[in-house]
Amino acid sequence: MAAVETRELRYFVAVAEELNFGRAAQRLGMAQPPLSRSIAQLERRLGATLLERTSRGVTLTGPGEVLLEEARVALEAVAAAERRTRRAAEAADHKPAVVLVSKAGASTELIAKLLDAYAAEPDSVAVDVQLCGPGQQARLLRDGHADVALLHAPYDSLAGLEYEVLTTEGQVVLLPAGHPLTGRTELRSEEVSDVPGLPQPRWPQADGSYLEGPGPEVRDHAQLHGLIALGRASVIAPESARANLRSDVVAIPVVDAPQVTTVIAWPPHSRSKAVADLVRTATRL
Amino acid sequence: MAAVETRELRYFVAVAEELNFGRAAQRLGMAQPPLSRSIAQLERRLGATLLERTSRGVTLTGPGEVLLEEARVALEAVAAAERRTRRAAEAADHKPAVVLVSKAGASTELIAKLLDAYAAEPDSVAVDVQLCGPGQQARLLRDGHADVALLHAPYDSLAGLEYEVLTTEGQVVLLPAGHPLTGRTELRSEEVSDVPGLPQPRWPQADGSYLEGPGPEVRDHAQLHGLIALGRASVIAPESARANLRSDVVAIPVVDAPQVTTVIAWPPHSRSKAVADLVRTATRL
DNA sequence: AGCTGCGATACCCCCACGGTATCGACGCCC
DNA sequence: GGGCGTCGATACCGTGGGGGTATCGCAGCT
Repeated sequence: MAAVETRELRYFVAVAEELNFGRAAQRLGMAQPPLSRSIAQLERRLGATLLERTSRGVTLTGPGEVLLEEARVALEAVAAAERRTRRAAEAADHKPAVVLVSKAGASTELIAKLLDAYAAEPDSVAVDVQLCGPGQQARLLRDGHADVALLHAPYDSLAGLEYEVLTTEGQVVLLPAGHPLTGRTELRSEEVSDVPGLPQPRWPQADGSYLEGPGPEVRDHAQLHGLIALGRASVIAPESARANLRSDVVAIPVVDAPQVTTVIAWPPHSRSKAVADLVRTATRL
Repeated sequence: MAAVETRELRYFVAVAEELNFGRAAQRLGMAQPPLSRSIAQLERRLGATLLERTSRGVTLTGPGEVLLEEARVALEAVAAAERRTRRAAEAADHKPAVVLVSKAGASTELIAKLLDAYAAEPDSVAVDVQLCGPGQQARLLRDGHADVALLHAPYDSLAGLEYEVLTTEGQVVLLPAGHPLTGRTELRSEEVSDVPGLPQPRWPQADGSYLEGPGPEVRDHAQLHGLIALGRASVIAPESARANLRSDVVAIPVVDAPQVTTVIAWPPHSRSKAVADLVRTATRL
């Protein structure tokens, strides 16, 4: 009787996000009437009104909001199943490999040490390292693109992941050399957020677009450090960012910024020996 | 391009579990040929051989095992989406309620205190308490039957759940009064597992069936304590089980048994205020 | 009133899903 | 070794439902 299909969930998510049947249909590459019918059928099947229709558009009901949230995670789980199976099939042909993902520019030293140590383990496999924008790692893990990730709490959400803590460190603010604040030995976060002319930069979203905001748009760390050196931006980063600093950028500790915890995380139910070995190696560093 | 449907996943899981197309088709209430075709189509779509067909039956390939694991969690996520939406719809009509699940017979005192304390909170909602067999709580949480659970690590798996630790305690073994070992003030676990004639009982699985084994089959704690008093079984339990003991059953500490940690757990992405309040109340007890 | 944008309804078509019949391959047993 | 049973694959067919187009009903706005 139940039998909710992923197609219906995809349709519902599209409508719930667009709040407009026409645009949702367009996004789905189909006409509007069958979409209306599909949603109506889903509502009948669930015995719940998901959307409030007006002639001006659509709003979500309470159950609708619940389903939007739940459908997203369900669809990610299905996508993960698909991708992991595909990857397992490729691994059967060539060499098996595990995909490790980390925020671009963070913990490069840690990654290098980890890869070296892991490669020395008995029956270690190839490790594909993928670097991505901030906040993307968890999604890549959940949707099956990656097997294991380095995350930074509290910035990255650990919801629904298994993890082991690796390191904890304070934070520093990166400023252009010669800036008035660089004389200080420490700063408080409210002093840093108000610095005129030094906004925090904006990183691209998953789709490559940028949110609106005052800061400059950046794509990589060279660009970011360049902008900081030029006095066009500042950024708060973990202490370990000091390792690879240019001479025209200085780091000042921010004493009241939250501690950053670096963790190695993997999706629950992951039974892969390679991931387990990698995690064990990481915790022993 | 992608578009894996839950129907296909259900079909695959059925075949992978039965390792026989005919029986799987029967279980699914359909004929065998369309099932064969569906699986073949899924394999084409994923670009992976999932099953090795022989004329004697079927075995799983590597990618097939991956998909079996992943498909189960994906299907549970879909089922959870469905159930939580249904429950949200009912909640809209009547009173909203949160479902708390715990192992039958465990932590009754804790539950009572928790319910009292939570009921005294501002805008608390009704709490449905469900008791289930050991090891079932996590599944009920993951598939949307429940919103929050009391679990006992390391017996229950916390994979994919968020949780807060409530208490930690040692374990005792429950023996019939008068048994030779009851003279001891403490025991080691190997002494307990070998006791002749006192096997550990077997609890029903999710489907109500029992695994094969030496111990007696039990359905509830009255039955269990009766069997212990009669000298037909023994069981290792957390210390708190001492609270409600009959006079003909005695508890002896097992010094090397793992510590049992009682946690309150909930599914990730749970946005409900009621669950958050309940968890906060529990951690303050 | 007329126009515009929205979702629902009416109607149609076609494919994909499911059913029946049958085949081909393999193991078993007398 | 030949007959038989088991199991999955193939061939063929019918139908239902998912998707299309055309149109309606309704509400704001000018």
